[in-house]
Amino acid sequence: MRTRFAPSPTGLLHIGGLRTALFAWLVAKQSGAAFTLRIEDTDKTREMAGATQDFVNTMTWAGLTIDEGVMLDENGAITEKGPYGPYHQSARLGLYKEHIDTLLKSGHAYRCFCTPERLDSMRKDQEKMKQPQMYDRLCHTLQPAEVEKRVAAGEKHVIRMLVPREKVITFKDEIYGHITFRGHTVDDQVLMKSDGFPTYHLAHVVDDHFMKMDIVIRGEEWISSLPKHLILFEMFGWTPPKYAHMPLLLNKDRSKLSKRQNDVAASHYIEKGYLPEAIINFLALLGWNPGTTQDVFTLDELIKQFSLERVQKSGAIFDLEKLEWLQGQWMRKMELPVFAANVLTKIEDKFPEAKNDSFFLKKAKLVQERLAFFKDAPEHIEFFYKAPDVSIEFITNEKQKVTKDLIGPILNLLFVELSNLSDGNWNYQEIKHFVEKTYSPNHVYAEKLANHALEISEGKPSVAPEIEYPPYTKNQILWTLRAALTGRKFSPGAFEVADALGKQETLKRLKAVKV
RNA sequence: GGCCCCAUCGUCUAAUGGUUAGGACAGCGGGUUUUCAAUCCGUUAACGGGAGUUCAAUUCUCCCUGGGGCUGCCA
Repeated sequence: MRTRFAPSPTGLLHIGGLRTALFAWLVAKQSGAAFTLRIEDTDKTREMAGATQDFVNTMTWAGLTIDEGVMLDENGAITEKGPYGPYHQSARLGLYKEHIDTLLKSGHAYRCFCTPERLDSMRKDQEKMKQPQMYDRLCHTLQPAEVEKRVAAGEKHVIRMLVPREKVITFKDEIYGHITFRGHTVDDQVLMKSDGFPTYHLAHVVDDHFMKMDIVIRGEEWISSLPKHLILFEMFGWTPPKYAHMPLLLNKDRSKLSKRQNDVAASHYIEKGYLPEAIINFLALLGWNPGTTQDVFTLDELIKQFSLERVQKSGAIFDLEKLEWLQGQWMRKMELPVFAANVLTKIEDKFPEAKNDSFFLKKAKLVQERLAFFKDAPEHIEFFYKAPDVSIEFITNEKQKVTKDLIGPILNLLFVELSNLSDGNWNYQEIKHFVEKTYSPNHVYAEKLANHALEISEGKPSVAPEIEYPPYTKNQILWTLRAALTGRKFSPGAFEVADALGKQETLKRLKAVKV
């Protein structure tokens, strides 16, 4: 199914536009067809510089590869390629002119000289009289000779389509199903503006015909213009494509998603640090579901499972809560080396030593399950590279029952125990084992008991060990250790940190606490 | 005003002419745990209203209500 995404370069790529692009891209990829990007730059007054670049950049970021039309060249500059170009509508003016002439000749369109002022007052009158607001066809009554005269005189005018009023238009939308419109409720739409540019309606029909699109996927706001498009296809004698109108993305109050109430630029979310995987996953689930309980999807899985039949008819409120969760899922799903490389780019300026740190992967791993955005990496990683300034007040903790007077002795005890652990054995398990000796009555007692049992089995006379209770609890020891090593209220666990820090640095930090 | 569309937990949604109306996020409670996070378990919460069809309607039909889109020489 050949399809396309055809935004107008009037602003940054809208998040809803990205969703439409995603769904269209999925449909194209499912059938192995080319996905086209076409730029609808027919309104010169609203054009924004850089918009097209933003479209292409954002789609590339999201993984929506463009096969045809407007895309990036090897140097990252805008270019276009494909058999049905040009792909900027502003470069297709001749084609539109040619086809509007066809309609003029066949009587399916007529010139209209009405001024904006007249149209405005006409509409106001209609409103007052509670009439439908439609063009009254004043100019359709003009004699051919007069029309010719006024055109020859260079009088400004537009060209309107002559909608067959008696016609009943029924069509099947791929998402909404059958919809019927009556011709008399369809306005004589302007097809060609007085500046010689086509309106969306003409350009859409001509382009999607000549670009051989099998299906048009666009927002639901277009559904009421569809009769016009279908009539145009018929006037030209062309077979229309299939249509799939996407339910809208909504503000909290259920109105159409707007700038006023939300950040609608896709690039905003890129800047915030969302992963393309999370955004794609989130957008896919807004209006579509797989029919299973799966909720985390890669782009490849979406290609396999997506179908327009499972797209919702009602609009979906753009609520970021689930995006936050998906972001976390995708951050943690990332391969450790890839994750670490991303973290490194955020911290290498501040901590150049991280680049040559053989324990960097270990540190990154500790951060992975608690990092939501890479831009927050520095604060999560900082204490590894910058020895904290830890005071006794900081370590003191009521809940863990760590009182001021205990801290000095505990630190000394830890220092002594850990000093006994050799460099070669400095790893999580051994550290844990050594630290446990300082607080675990069970552990110490169990060892003695084992000894005792061994001696008995060997027939040696032996005295049963007495139960000993070390003076500190596990909480007191571990809180103190972790606080001393990190200088932070929250951090990865004490053993993990000691492991990632290495023996030398760990002992140094234990000594450095200002007791 | 006219035309068109839509309607299940707070949100995204599933399913069905007969179900304890399911899942996910959020919320709440708990487990795990040295803190935080992560994770696990449990739990609160929905068929907008009224007729009709039917033995039976959340499901089908109609009406109402509510919401939305369009109604530009914008797209």
